[in-house]
Amino acid sequence: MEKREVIKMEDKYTIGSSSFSESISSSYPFSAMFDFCEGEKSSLGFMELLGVQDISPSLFDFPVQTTTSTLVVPPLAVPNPTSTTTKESSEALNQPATPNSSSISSASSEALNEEQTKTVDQEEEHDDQQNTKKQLKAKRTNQKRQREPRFAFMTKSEVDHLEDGYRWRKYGQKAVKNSPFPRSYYRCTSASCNVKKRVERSFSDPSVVVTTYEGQHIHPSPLIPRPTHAGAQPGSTITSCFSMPMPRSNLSHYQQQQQQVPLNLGYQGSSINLHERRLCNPAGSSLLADHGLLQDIIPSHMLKQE
DNA sequence: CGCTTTTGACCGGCGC
DNA sequence: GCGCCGGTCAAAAGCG
Repeated sequence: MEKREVIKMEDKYTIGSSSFSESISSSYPFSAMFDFCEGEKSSLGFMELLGVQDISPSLFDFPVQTTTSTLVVPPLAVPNPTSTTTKESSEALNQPATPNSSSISSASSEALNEEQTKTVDQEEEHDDQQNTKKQLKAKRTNQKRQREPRFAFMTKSEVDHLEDGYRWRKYGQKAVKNSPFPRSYYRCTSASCNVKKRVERSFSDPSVVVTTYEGQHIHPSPLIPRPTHAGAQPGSTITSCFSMPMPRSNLSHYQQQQQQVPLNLGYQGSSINLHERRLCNPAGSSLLADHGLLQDIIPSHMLKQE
């Protein structure tokens, strides 16, 4: 029997004067999960945390530190005032006026390669292409690429891309040096949301998936409606803020991906799988919807704040 | 048809 | 300056 393990969290970034670990917790439930389980792992006994040394240093180019964030956090859909929105808007301004401009240009450049004689129109198009490239270059050089706050966690899983409640679009894949496993790059599909994530398998332990998030979502999860009860207000409880939304329609697929691993939840005294727990959870639908994976790992009484 | 994935090209940063 | 590497772009292909 394999456990679904969230093995490690790391985050050590600072946004302005506030600790990044505090702000990132609102978007990434695993942060809270780690906080909880680090202190409670001995008593819970269902989560195994690996030490920092178990992660190849080459995997991360940012400091590694166990989060010490508090669990009072802002609501999910709060734009990060320091970076995300400003960066997005500035990039949007530099985008070509029409989405087709680049493809038109490239098509014309191919034509230029084939034909020795250039028409005036073609030259203009070629100039457009060069201008576009210049703009792109200027965009990249002017604003020295500002790194979004990032954190990573490791999950023991059969599948690389773990369902986390958000929709992602893959925009790249690269071979990782000294690793047989490629690294995939994903971007949040939501408009104006600049969150990215990298997914790669640990070459030291192929069963471990390393997911690195960059940035913060500025919108709620699109895959599951989030109840707007009072708990979703700023400074609210863990119950409302930390969730790993799991669409019920995807649950069976997800369970397949996760080998339908039963979770041994000591507080319930028996091993039951995710689906059964959701169906049998007496706490009601709002709790079901709100906790997602988190509720599968953290006992409900721990999720409630006095 | 719209969205996602694939994949080669390209770019910037960095070390030598 | 050069080469390597990580990250991103974007056209083409794939898919429902």
